[in-house]
Amino acid sequence: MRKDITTEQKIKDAARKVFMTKGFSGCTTREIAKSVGINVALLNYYFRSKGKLFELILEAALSDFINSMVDVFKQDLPLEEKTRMLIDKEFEFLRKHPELPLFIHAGLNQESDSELDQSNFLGRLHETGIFEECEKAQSEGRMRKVNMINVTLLFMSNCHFPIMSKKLICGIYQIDDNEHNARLTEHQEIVKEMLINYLFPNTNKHA
Amino acid sequence: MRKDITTEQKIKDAARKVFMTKGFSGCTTREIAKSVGINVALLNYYFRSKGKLFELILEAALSDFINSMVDVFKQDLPLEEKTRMLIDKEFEFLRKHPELPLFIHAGLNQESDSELDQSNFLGRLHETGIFEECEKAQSEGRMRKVNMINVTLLFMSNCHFPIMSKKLICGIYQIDDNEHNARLTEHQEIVKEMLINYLFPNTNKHA
DNA sequence: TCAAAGTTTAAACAATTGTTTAAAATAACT
DNA sequence: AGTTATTTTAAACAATTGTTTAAACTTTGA
Repeated sequence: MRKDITTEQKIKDAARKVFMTKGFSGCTTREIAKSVGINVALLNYYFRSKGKLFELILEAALSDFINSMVDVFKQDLPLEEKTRMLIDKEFEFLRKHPELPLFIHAGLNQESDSELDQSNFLGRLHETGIFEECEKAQSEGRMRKVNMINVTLLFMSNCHFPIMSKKLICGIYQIDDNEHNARLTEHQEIVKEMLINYLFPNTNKHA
Repeated sequence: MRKDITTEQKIKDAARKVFMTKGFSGCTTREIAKSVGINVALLNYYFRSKGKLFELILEAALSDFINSMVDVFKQDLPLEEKTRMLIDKEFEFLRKHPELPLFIHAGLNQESDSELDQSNFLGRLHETGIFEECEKAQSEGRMRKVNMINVTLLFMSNCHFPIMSKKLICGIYQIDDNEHNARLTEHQEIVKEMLINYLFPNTNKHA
């Protein structure tokens, strides 16, 4: 092992970066190869095709996605604290990888058959016990009785959309990166308060 | 005028449909031409290039987007009623055109220079007087003091994301279209109550 | 050291891409 | 009518696409 980073991994890294910013059909295999500094044929040597490579990257992105959620759910904290932490972690994670949400949604639409269940995301979420925890809180009246899918939608909507809508928001309101960052920082607190207030209405008197 | 629908319009319609589902680089000019039933060259005869045609479609999509908001803002109703109506109209509109949000965000990322200000969306929003209306409500304590960009983010996040995340949600939770539709219908009410409660905390005692 | 296996390359492949050209078909006008 | 302008087409253009082939280079192991 002369090199610490194998060629296969270097290709993956480059492919991830290129696919993220340009999408599957928005880039070429030669573009990826060039950014690694290798021949195009090596791409098909390690991964069978452009499509296979893309699927790999997409799956990894989805995994990163769920991992950051699972990590929080496993924490030994009261449900409301988990909620706060989930939002904080999500904003922190997404501000580091702002292309991720749009890439995933666009990528899922590109694939004809969404083989999303293979990664067993539902199973990994279940393992954390978060669903039972919410169910208990709901039956005890501590948490508002809302379907878990809708809860998921509330979280994702308010964490992911602000990140992925950067170009639209900056375009409409004619603001630059600095102002947008300031809005995001403020939004993180807004979302936390709003969601906590909505999901746990009794325990919380608008801080 | 023999034909009620001109060729130019037929191309636009077809291009819109194809671009929406497959994106700019995900489709070919021949694909668009074929779906209209015309020669490829006609595409460049009416519109100068694939890129120009795409820009046209994207701009129109953005316009539709803002229009549905502007319509509501112009209504002569109390602010909270406008809020409710905005959410209802937005859900209604987006469920009819579910590909729109993802298309816009992906499209804006594709274009190097986002010439979004040319359509003067900010100006059209200002003309409705909604900003002054909010400002007044905020100074009178009827509305929570939140930057208008953050208010916009709250609305868009909770209306657009649930629509555009269909594949992801259905994939994770292993639900079909029927169940997803049921979740959306419920979500519309959730979002309405949550946003109203958050933005107008005093006047509203969780319905 | 030498041959086998693994890695990388240059070159070629057939197919497809967006666009253009020049001719044909249709419409409009006088 | 006939002439001009507009609309539409078939064909070709050069460039680029993902992928493959066969040869070169490198590593490995005995």
